[in-house]
Amino acid sequence: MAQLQKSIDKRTALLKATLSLVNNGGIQSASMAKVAKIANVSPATIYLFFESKQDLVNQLYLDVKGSFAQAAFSQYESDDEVKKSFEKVWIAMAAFKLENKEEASFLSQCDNTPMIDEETRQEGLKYLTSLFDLWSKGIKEGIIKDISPYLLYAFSIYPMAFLMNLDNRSLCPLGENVINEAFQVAWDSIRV
Amino acid sequence: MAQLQKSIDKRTALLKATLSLVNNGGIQSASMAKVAKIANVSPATIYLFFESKQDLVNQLYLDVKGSFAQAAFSQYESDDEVKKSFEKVWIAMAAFKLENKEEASFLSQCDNTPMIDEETRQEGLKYLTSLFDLWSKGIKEGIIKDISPYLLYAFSIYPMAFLMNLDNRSLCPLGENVINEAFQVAWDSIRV
Amino acid sequence: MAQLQKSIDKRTALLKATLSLVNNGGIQSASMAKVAKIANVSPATIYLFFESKQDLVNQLYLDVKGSFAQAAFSQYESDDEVKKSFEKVWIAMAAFKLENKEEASFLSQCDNTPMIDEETRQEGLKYLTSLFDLWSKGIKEGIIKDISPYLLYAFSIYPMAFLMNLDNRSLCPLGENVINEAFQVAWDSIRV
Amino acid sequence: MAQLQKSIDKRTALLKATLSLVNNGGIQSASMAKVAKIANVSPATIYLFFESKQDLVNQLYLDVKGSFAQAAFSQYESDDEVKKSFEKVWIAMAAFKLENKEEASFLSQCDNTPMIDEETRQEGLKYLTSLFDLWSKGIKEGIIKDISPYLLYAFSIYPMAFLMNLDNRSLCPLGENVINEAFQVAWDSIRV
DNA sequence: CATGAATGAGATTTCATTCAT
DNA sequence: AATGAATGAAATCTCATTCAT
Repeated sequence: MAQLQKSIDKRTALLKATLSLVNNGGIQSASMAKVAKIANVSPATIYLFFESKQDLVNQLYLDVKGSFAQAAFSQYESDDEVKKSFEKVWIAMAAFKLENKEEASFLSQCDNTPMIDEETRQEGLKYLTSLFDLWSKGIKEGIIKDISPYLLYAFSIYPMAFLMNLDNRSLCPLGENVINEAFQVAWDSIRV
Repeated sequence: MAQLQKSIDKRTALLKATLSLVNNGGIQSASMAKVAKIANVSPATIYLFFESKQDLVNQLYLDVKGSFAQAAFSQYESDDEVKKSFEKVWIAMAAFKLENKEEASFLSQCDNTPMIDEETRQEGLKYLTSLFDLWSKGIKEGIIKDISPYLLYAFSIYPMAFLMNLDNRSLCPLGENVINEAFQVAWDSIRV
Repeated sequence: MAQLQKSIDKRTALLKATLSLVNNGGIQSASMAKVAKIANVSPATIYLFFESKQDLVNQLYLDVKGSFAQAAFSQYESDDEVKKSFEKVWIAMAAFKLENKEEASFLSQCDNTPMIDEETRQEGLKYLTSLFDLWSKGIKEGIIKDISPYLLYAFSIYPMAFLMNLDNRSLCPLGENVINEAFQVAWDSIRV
Repeated sequence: MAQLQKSIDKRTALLKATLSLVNNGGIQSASMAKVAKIANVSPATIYLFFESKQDLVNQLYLDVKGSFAQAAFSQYESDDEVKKSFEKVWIAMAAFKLENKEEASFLSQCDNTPMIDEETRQEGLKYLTSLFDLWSKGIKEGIIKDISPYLLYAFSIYPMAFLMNLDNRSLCPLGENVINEAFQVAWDSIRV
């Protein structure tokens, strides 16, 4: 048990170290040696948990995407009406991103990079099933535009990455009011 | 004269080689040796045109961003009404991205990566001045939401990167009708 | 334990390889690749022991200077009278240089080159403290000229480098009698 | 004529550029490109005057050594008595080194380096013929120790390099009194 | 005579990964 | 299970030299 816990801790430390390094200088600056040093293990130890650097990054992606999804849908109740549900999810996503800037920044960086395997990326998409279902329902009810969910995603969710980026670069700090404005824009874009 | 042309050609070939390599495997896989080989020059020759790898990538970014901006605003006429103008620009941007997939994909990849110098990134922003002016005008006329231009950008322009990505991965091919739908969504998001 | 010994052996082999290469063609001809090959390790292995080529050369300098100093002062006894002491040290120095030609030649080469960090050079000077003390004593006793120790060094010790050089180039082989003559000259230069 | 002069000027500029670069960072930092830039010519032009980098350095050595010798013996009159002559030469040498620090420093650096061809080094020795003759005469007169001129050189002339070095590194600034002290030491070392 | 452009070879250094212990 | 040592391969960049003009 204690042994298992130590193992988990090490894995976590390695993921965390990778996250921080990738955020600060891109994947190229996250060398296995640096990751190992920050996580306080030997480079060789990494390979007990991950098959390769690619695997390490992939697993990190899934890990972070999982946390993100969990946060996003934690308040979600299927009884709520569509707009309310969407708002809950959207706001929860924004909150997660503001509270976990490293994770958020990492996910943004993954979006358009060959950093992550296509396969793993697909895997990550599954976390959004609930959202897609919600949109389906909204479309049936005539509340949401009857267009590809990818479009809905592109215009209502994806922009958050850009906002986070601005916030990080201090170009447009995200206070509560900006968040609310942004939600309004998101909703206007997809509602009928 | 012929000499100058040869120089320009070589520079262009180098930029093109870099573009293609970065697109296919990220900045890390675009080694100077590979770039040189594809451009049919010696590695040393690269340094006649670019100070360093970082400089090469920065210049490529500005180059591509410049082409993009030029295409975006080529039809732009300040006499048009705001919505018409915005539509022209938006459609021109989409067209550019569809016709120059490599360039588009590269710009997306640059968005959230430490690949590009902050300074160079700022430089790249200048190309969008006209768009920001247009929004200003729209806000004054009460046609466009009175919010930060960054938000307007995030929800009406930035999503294109995601769409391009989908198209590239064959997840949502962009035909004319999808483009039109997407424009409608973009406009709904920022209009009052 | 065996591991530690192997480490030490490798470091030594690297230093030795560097010594030999620098002697034969100057610092520029002692490439890391050549050093590695001669020491029978991979180039990457060098960096387990030395931070950089500069560090490698600096450490070699200190190493050799240390050996030299140890040899020089091994017979030194503070009870001896000044001239006797000086003679012991001088002769020991000459003997070291004759028995360790590579080391001697390397030290000469370091003398007036930007090869070695100023800081490291200062560090190397410390090895001569005993000699400076001896001169101090001699000056107080009125036996040695009351001038800067740097001058004393320049005229009584530094010339050995030139002699070594001659010997190496077979221009003036150093037999015992020449050594004795030379010592006489050295002593005449600094004695009152 | 004007053409010839321009040629000579270029050669001089190249030598000067090399001198300065070698002094500041050793031979390795004097790249042909840098030399060319400082001398305001194209890299290719260097090869109109010098066969190779080695040749450039060799010629510089002979050039500087020549200037040094000329200065050293400019006051020399064969009628003077030996000590007077030696003093004149020694002081003239010191003066040259103080007034032409770059040249002096360069010569020091050449002393124990494989920087200069053995052949060229031999060539440089010829400049000292007069001095060797003077010593011959002194030995015959019983004024100077009857030992190899190499030894005489090592202890009375060679130390100047060390002094210059100290001066450059501000460890022992050479004023007139230090120079006079030093001459006394030099003379004591070789006189009977 | 003079050059700017071009380069192959090679410099230093880093990296992902392995393996004996 | 865990590691520190070791490395081959490759990365970025520099250099002495050449050659068409």
